Amino acid sequence: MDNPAIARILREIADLLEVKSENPFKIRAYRNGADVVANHPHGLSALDAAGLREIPGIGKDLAARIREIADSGDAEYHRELVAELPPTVLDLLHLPGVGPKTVGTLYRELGIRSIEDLDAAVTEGRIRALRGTGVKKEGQILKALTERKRHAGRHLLAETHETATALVAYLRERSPATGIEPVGSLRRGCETCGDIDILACGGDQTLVDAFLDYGAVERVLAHGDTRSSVLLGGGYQAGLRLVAPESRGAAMQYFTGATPHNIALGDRAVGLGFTLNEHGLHRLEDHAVVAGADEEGIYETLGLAWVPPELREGRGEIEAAAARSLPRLVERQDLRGDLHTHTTVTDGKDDIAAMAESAREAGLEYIAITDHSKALAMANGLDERRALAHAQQVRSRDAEHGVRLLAGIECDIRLDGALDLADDCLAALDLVVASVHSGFGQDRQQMTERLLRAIENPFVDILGHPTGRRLLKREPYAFDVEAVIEAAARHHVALEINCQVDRLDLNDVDARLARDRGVLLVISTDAHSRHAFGRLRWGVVTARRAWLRPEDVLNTRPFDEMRSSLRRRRP
DNA sequence: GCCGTTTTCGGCCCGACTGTTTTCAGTCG
Repeated sequence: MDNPAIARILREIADLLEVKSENPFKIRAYRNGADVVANHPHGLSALDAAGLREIPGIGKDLAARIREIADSGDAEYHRELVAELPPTVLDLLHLPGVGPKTVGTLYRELGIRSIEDLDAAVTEGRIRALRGTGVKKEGQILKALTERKRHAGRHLLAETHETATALVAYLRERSPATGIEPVGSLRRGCETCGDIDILACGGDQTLVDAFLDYGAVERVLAHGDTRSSVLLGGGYQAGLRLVAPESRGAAMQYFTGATPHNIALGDRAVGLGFTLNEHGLHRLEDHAVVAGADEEGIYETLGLAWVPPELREGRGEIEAAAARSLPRLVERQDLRGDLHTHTTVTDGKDDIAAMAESAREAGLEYIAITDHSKALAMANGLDERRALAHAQQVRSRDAEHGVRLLAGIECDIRLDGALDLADDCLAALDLVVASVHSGFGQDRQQMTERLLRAIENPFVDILGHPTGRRLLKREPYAFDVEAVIEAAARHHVALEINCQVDRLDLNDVDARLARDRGVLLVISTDAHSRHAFGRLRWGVVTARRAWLRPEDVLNTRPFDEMRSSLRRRRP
């Protein structure tokens, strides 16, 4: 058993205990234990109970459970809980507005064990009859169920990548001579992905057999000579397609481009006397193959520069490729810093030193420590006094770990758009990220005015996760995106592309619009632990999909240049 | 359930909002 698998069971124990309304601190202990296990750098199944107990957050009981899971694949305690409460009820927890108490009530009172049960109960009007729920709650649940159906079968980019990478590594090991590449939405870096599409160039039936034989396969959906697809654990659908080597580029192109891109490319081919399909680019008059072995050849023959996969959405990239004016897209290596991170002083898992050290290892030159402000009480948010004391701590460690530090804050934007900390406190800090963490239900006008007021505050440097969305979970709050972008441009406030894998907020479309209107973007991790710097890559992918160049992104700049552009608004 | 101890028990992450109440329970961040 690897760490993530052990962590999953611990987390499920925590969720089940929560539905049972057990001691909240016990629940937290399991949840924390799961985090510790998931983030531990070494495989924990190699440790004995005594070794496990030396890890902070793991005590006598958790050490025993981890040992048991590592040895047998499960824990008796977990099995007992599952016998009491079907684990499918935990799916209900993911619905916004439905928490552990509601799940417990739904199960006990109405015997609801799954999303499907809940759907039926809502339709039959049985929910509103429950004590403590009424018409509004019913409407909320109905909306959540509808949203969920819309998201069915989709997965976060980062998680899809992880699943696909494991599968591709397995296939490459089985068939080292075959070119095996993921294509489709994953290659384009879409924020969520449906299927995992994999091309195998030069592979044969033994590779297909290996694919069908892959450990995570739950069901074979189709099995043909050149194309097979399976359902993987976790609800992923994966397809493998065998391609002749001479068609590799054509297939890569065909199965990567979004439909509008492929249509535009096909039209262009016809206009130039060719036809384009997954096998190659052919001359119309005699069907001779003119390109197909590599993507560059296809684009070049069509008079186009090679188009980076992230841009193949049919959003003007063909025209730009024809005019040789595709942007030099930002890359991970261009990033010199991270302007949104947390520490143990609020709800982070690691202290200033550990964060700085990890940032250096990730190749960063600077980071801003931006812990929460007091409105986020649950995160132990900082009031003015603590914020200033923390800033002093941060500054005292500046450059100590080979990384420059900025003493910042992630300051809550209150319901009326006022900032959570006094101006003189904000003025004493190096960097202010302003974010919404409450009152998501405000109407469009209220929320727009709220954000505009925050942007007008002269101490605000960056608007954090500007739309508040959680991918596959929560829609963005209602507000006038264009008005906020215009205001950000006017007041020189940068907009964040938050790298949390379920945020990627701003998204590609809005970030591109912002750049076009003269707004600077920032790619930040919003790290709550030292392990989070790796997810910068997902922010970079989003930025690339937004056509951003290095100069459009604030944190590609050297430290001094970045700093001087921050402070220009201050009175 | 973990931790720390002044060691075997008490503290641990709180406050606002929403919807359902009509004095509060549940959810969220």
